[in-house]
Amino acid sequence: MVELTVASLDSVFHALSDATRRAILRDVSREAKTVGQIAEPYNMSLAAVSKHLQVLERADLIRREKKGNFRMVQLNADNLRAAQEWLAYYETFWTGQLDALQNYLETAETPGEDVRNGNSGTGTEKG
Amino acid sequence: MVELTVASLDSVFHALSDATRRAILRDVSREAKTVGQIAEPYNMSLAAVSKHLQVLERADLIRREKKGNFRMVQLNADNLRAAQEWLAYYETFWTGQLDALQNYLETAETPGEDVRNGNSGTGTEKG
DNA sequence: GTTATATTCAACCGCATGGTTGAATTGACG
DNA sequence: CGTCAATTCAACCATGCGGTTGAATATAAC
Repeated sequence: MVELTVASLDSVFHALSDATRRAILRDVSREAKTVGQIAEPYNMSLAAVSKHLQVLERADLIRREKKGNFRMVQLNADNLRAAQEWLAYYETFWTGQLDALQNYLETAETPGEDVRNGNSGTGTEKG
Repeated sequence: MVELTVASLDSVFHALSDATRRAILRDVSREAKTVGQIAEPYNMSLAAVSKHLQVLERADLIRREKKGNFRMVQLNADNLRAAQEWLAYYETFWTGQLDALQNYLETAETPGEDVRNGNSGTGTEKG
């Protein structure tokens, strides 16, 4: 278990909600790259790409390491794992198509976040 | 393979980026519910919950069915599956921690979207 | 037919997003 | 040191988000 807080799941899924950022993740998963190398395929400003990287970094999906004049960007897949684990709960619904209530009873131990009654958004952010 | 377009992956991940919406998905996965039943645990207006449902519906993660005076909301997990498949690509990076380049060579057949050079956002939306 | 209930619509608000451009920072190098 | 290159910062803009409230719609119930 990766133990991701509500707020960081927010940031991870938000980071993934943009096609450019998903493509960047694919990119840096193949090999670590500089910001310039990452930006090259897209026709947007370097500053825009830099902002995308900030979003990815906020979600802790990439790490940036200063390497001389460059910044090497590399993937950090741990939070992706957390996202996938969140999604894994729903596997039963697309595989077996079991009755939802019965399925609930079977998997009732699944932790699952609780954001009811105003707890939303103010969850303790991961350190 | 679920064959989700770039734009709909956007909408799916966006829908998941809010804790309230994730909780709603969990909720309706256990059993189909009315909008009122869904809204009850949260201290926000019914209209706000209705908007959340619209976001989920835009991502095709729920289906709404008129049932008399109510609308029954039920889960549609197919697009969640697509999201999970997108994430599955990264499993190798959190399990083996292989060298990224080597991993790339091994998995080079993975389709992967391409949003470079202005193709972003204008992808053919799923019908 | 009128009224009550469930849900959505419309307008609005404050704030975040994704993009731009131009200036600032930081480090390599002649 | 001066300059160039890589990257970020700051200000700005248009748009979208998540929430509100109040009106509108649709169906049920009396």
